[in-house]
Amino acid sequence: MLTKKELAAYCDNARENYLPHISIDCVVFGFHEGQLKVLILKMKNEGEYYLPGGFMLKREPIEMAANRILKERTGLDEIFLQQFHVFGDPERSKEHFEMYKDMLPAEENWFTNRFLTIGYYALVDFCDVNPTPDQFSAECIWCDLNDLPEFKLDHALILKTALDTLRLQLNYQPIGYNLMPKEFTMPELQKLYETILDKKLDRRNFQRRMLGFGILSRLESPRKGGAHKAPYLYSFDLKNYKAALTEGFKGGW
Amino acid sequence: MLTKKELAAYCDNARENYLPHISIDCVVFGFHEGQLKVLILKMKNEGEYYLPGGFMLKREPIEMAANRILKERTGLDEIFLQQFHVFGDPERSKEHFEMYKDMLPAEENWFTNRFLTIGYYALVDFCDVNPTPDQFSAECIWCDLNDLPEFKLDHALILKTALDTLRLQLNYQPIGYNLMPKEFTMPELQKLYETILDKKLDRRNFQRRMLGFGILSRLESPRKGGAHKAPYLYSFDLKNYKAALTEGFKGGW
DNA sequence: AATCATAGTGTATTGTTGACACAAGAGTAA
DNA sequence: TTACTCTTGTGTCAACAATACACTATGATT
Repeated sequence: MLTKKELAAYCDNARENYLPHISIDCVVFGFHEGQLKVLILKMKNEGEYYLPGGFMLKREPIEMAANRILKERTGLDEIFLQQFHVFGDPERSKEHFEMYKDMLPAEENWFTNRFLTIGYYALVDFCDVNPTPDQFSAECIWCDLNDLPEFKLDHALILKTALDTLRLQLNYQPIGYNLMPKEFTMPELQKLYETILDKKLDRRNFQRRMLGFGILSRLESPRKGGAHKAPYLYSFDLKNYKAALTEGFKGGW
Repeated sequence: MLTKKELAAYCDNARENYLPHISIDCVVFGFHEGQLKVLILKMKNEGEYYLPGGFMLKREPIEMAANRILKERTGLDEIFLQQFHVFGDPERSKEHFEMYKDMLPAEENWFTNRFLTIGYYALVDFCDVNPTPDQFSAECIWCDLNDLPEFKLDHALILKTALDTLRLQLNYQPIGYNLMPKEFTMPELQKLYETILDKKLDRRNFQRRMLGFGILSRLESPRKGGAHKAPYLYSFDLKNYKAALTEGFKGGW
């Protein structure tokens, strides 16, 4: 929680630079050690958790704002970002309203305004991310999808909607380029799919189908040093991958 | 175009009642005589065309605002509505900015603000609609998708994005309940799909697949009076239809 | 050398999709 | 009445995709 003075300064700055009534919230997915992770912020106030988010500069394109916000939290540029929904329930920031309403008069109080928030989800390579808290938060951390805290505001809904969208997208678009390291094995990629879908898949059928999409290149040398048979390494064929992204996989009419 | 006085009155009212910087634009699809139609507004200014749209009351849920706007244009309540994208290019209302900037000083001038617009598409039964122009428009008319005028602002992009979304949706959701009359024949439904997809489909395969979804009920009596073999009538099985809406059709993992 | 865990590959079965042909009903014109 | 035409209803076959499942290969461990 900010002091009154800090709050006033923040609000002055916000009113000066940001579009009112509009915010952006981001669901950043990463994949590590066979687990799907989400980047979350733990506030300085004990036990308060949010998704990373922020506001849009007055003349800034939406996607650029989302990129800027994510760069601040992750250190990454050029993130795979997908707008997926606008959340605009008039009551969605009630908690903020209660929390901040006594600290500043309503006209000056940025946080007692109504906000529509534009939801983006991002897919990133876990290892590239350098989680960085913002001014309100004590920590920015990766959180396992199976071990989520209770979120403030409607951020649980935002996360769920993002995940649903991601799962749907899996059916007609390639995925993984942004979540896997450059080189990976087929079992690793399968694990990603299984994790997103929360469902076991058949090894052989997965491989056949995946290869059928024609977006993978098998590399020369298998991975060494493992305790078992050395698996082949693959990388995405970026040309075909991008084509599949825009054209989508089959399915349908 | 409004007079300066009318504009000032409109802006005063807008500032008083609406959330600034946010608008809603709607792509209303209807189906009539084998053609997919879109509801458009023809302005009083010669040759200016827009999609129906409006603003959001300060404490109004987004979807309610979209419903309200559409009720004013169509007379319909309880429309099938789907939010599909937010358009927020800072330059998107440049034309409005040019058009209105000399009429009122910027602080009072609602239309020279930047607006993000939330795109909704709607599917409606053509015959139920009573197209009604708004205060800025001379006519509200159904326009054939193959015969679209040049739109102002980014409304051509909004329409295209809506159509792309609709086509995508066709692959994993049922559609038609909101576009067809209560009772219809299989060839009529097929025509709807063909029109949306802009592609011929095989009669027999279409029927097999459609029935396979289990969302149709065949009615007792075939349609009479036609000049040929009387086709069966179908209606949607609303229970299964709704289930399919939320769960989606198969396809995928 | 035997064992274990994991990786690579093939095949038989079943289900789905796409292409296609013929029969049936209803009006029309000789 | 009959032949014709238009449209609808239905069935089948072949190609392809998805599923289930089993064996072989490799490298580390004992």
